Amino acid sequence: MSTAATDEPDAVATASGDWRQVEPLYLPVTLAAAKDAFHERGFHGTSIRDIASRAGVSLPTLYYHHENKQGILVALLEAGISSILNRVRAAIADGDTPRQQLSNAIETIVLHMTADLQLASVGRELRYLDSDNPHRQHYVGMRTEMEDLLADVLRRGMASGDFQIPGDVREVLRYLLGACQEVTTWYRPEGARSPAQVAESYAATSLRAVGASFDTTDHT
Amino acid sequence: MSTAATDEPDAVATASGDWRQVEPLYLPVTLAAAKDAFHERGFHGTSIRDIASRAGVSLPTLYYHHENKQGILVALLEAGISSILNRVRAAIADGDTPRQQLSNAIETIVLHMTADLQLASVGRELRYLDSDNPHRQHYVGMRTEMEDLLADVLRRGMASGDFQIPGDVREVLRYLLGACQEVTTWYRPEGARSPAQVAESYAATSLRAVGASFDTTDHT
Amino acid sequence: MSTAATDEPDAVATASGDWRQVEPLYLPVTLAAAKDAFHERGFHGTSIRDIASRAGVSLPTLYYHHENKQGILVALLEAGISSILNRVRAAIADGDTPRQQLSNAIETIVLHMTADLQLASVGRELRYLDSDNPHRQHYVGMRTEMEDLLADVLRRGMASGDFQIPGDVREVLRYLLGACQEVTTWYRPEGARSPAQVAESYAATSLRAVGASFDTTDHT
Amino acid sequence: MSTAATDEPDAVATASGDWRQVEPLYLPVTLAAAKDAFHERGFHGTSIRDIASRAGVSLPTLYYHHENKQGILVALLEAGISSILNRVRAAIADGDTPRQQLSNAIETIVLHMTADLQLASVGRELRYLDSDNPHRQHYVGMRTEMEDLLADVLRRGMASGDFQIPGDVREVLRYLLGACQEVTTWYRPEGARSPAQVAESYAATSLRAVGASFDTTDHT
DNA sequence: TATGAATGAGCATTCATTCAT
DNA sequence: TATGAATGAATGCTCATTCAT
Repeated sequence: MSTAATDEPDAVATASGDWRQVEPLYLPVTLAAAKDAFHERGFHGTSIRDIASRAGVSLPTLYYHHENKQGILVALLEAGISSILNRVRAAIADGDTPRQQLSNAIETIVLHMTADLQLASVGRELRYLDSDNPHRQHYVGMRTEMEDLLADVLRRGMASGDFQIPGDVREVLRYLLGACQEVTTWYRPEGARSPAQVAESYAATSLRAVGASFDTTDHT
Repeated sequence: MSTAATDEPDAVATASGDWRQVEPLYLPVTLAAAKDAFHERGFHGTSIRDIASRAGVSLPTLYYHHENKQGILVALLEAGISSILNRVRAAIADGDTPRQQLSNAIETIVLHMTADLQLASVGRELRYLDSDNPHRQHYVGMRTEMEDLLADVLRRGMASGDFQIPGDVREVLRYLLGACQEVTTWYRPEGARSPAQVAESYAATSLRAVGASFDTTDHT
Repeated sequence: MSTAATDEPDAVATASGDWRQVEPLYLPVTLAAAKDAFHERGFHGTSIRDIASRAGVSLPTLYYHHENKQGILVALLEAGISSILNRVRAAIADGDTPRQQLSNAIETIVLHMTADLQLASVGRELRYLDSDNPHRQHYVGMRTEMEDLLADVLRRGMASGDFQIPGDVREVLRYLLGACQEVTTWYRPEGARSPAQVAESYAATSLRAVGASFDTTDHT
Repeated sequence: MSTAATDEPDAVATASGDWRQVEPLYLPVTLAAAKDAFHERGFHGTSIRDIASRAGVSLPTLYYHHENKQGILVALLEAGISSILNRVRAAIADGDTPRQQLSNAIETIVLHMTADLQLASVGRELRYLDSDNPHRQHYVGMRTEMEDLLADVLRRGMASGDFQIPGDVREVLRYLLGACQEVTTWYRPEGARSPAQVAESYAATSLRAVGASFDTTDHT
């Protein structure tokens, strides 16, 4: 009752392998409304009435679908994190070398951000999920899993000599993911750059950031 | 009356040249309280009563010193951006080559983030400043000035051959600044890494990200 | 949702023809409470909490039924003006000569004042309705309509020779209506004079004020 | 400390005999500010800060001159009522017959209203003077004195046969004074009619209202 | 005289949430 | 499923008033 896919069983599932998807995720109307509202006004700046009226449903109807305001946030957070986790898994599976895997992963992460800015930016509102909310662990677990997948790529790249990272690998990973996360704050779909362009540029910059040597053959 | 330095005339001024400062900025008690509250709960999640009681003052006293809640946000945003702008100016002035200048700049930005996580994270709440608030322009102007300073460093580095950036320079700059901004979401002062360590590591990663060749002499 | 007749569809309608009615208008409980409060303390002197507690409802319930404090004032103003407009229409229709029509009209106006002092006195609070409030025009339009009806009676009385008004007819009308409006400031139901007595006395004085000759047959 | 004439001993005194005065009363700056504010927003709609800022003085300065907000209201009410009482006394003394005396009295009352709409309209705010305020009695006493003067004129006019009032004399007096009081709600100095014109027209209508016979020689 | 700074109490309004139907 | 109607608690903000200087 408080999961993302109330109305449509598999509404939020991303087909695995489809990691270059650039379309927004399909979400039930209430979640789509909440996503937009949270993006524009933040969790605390959004009222439950905002959401209901955007969605065109009554307040009790909203409560029928979601336990409470936090439940809506949970549903969105889970929709976002599971989508990106699936994407990253597929992107890594689709690469043969650490270099290609990292490039693919950064690309799909940035595509995730640009494809659905609203949903991606909801990730920031995790701070407002009560720390004793049981779904929080689940979310954090998925995010950690994604980070571990990437950390593994970095470590294997170091081992193979593809990457040259003098300091703390985990801190560099934070650097890369931070850069990607911030895309939601400046990217505008109506702007000059397409999602694919940004994604490729970010992948290239990330490769340089981990010291991937330049002579190596291309990653596309 | 709505500026940051109500109680102490020069409270928020950072001594120029002091760009390796790792101490939090001094702020009047009401702003210090607001800074902590906004960091923990966000702008909309913080009530004016939260701020007043943290500051140990009454509600009307708070309003005597600040026009309204947005005015408090403005004061904090301006304190933060002017501090970082001063730091970046000094850091660039203190370097002889684009390479050293970029390294210094990233270092001071990360030190700014780690020295006062609370203040630095308030930058994110800019979204909640009414778009017709006259102070918004001022803030954005200062931020743009800082970005221009860094873009100039990047361009000069490209011209001199120090940096190798295949794509859009401005987008790479966004990448770097994004990575730095996100420091506030994961850094904890009680953790293993000191501000100086993180700052240096981020500077090094940033140099790699802009393709600064490794044989060049060090930047420390 | 912001009209006078929330609870009972036709709550505020006055049966036309019933222009000698001396009973207060029926109003939903929240409006009845507001009417009394506004009468006693004025619009600005009345708090929304006063109204809610007089009505025995919670604050949010009050807001469920009325947009805001101004909306409550609007509902009362419209209830009053439409009642008096209907009364005046009926009173004039019920008279054969200008003399009888004016007498009837003044009588019903004074009866309106004495029948529901509280409601009638709310008319004074029109000044506190925001000048850009769309309902203001509607109210003023109805009031003007009533004044036009009376001005017409006066003009016809002049033409027929029933009335002798040397100066500006409109100014004399203001004189008459001013005298009637002020009834709400001194009349007390527990006093010596009945509504009917005051109404007749005011009608007679008004006839004299417009120079209606005394030999004509009576109007009662 | 709470009377009208704090700054200037005789500031609010009207020279007796000058009952055709059409200039606003001189008032100290704080009272002039309060008068305008009360006129525009009413007593409860006006804040003490409104008054101070209109007057260009600080809040504590305002409190130095007046005990509190009610004290300001008292000062204005007394300024108004004593002015009108003096005028009415002089106007009656200046007439030889009841007819002329009533005409003069109505004229001066209307001139009082039009000469200083703001001050005259403050009379309505008497309702908001605490019923246990000692100044209230004084005010009401003066107003009663004025009404008694007029009632006496009416009675003498009845005795002499000048006036023909079938019903309650006191009620007719209320009628006349009501009409005059309401002048403040519609009169605008920038309008077509001069104060003198309105005053004469109201005097004539009042004479008719009390049944003063038409063949008698003029009252001007 | 004058005022900068302070405050307890109150303001209109909205919040997330619930319940009877 | 769906909703009209309700509410306790909180929101941002202002009130009249005071006091130390």
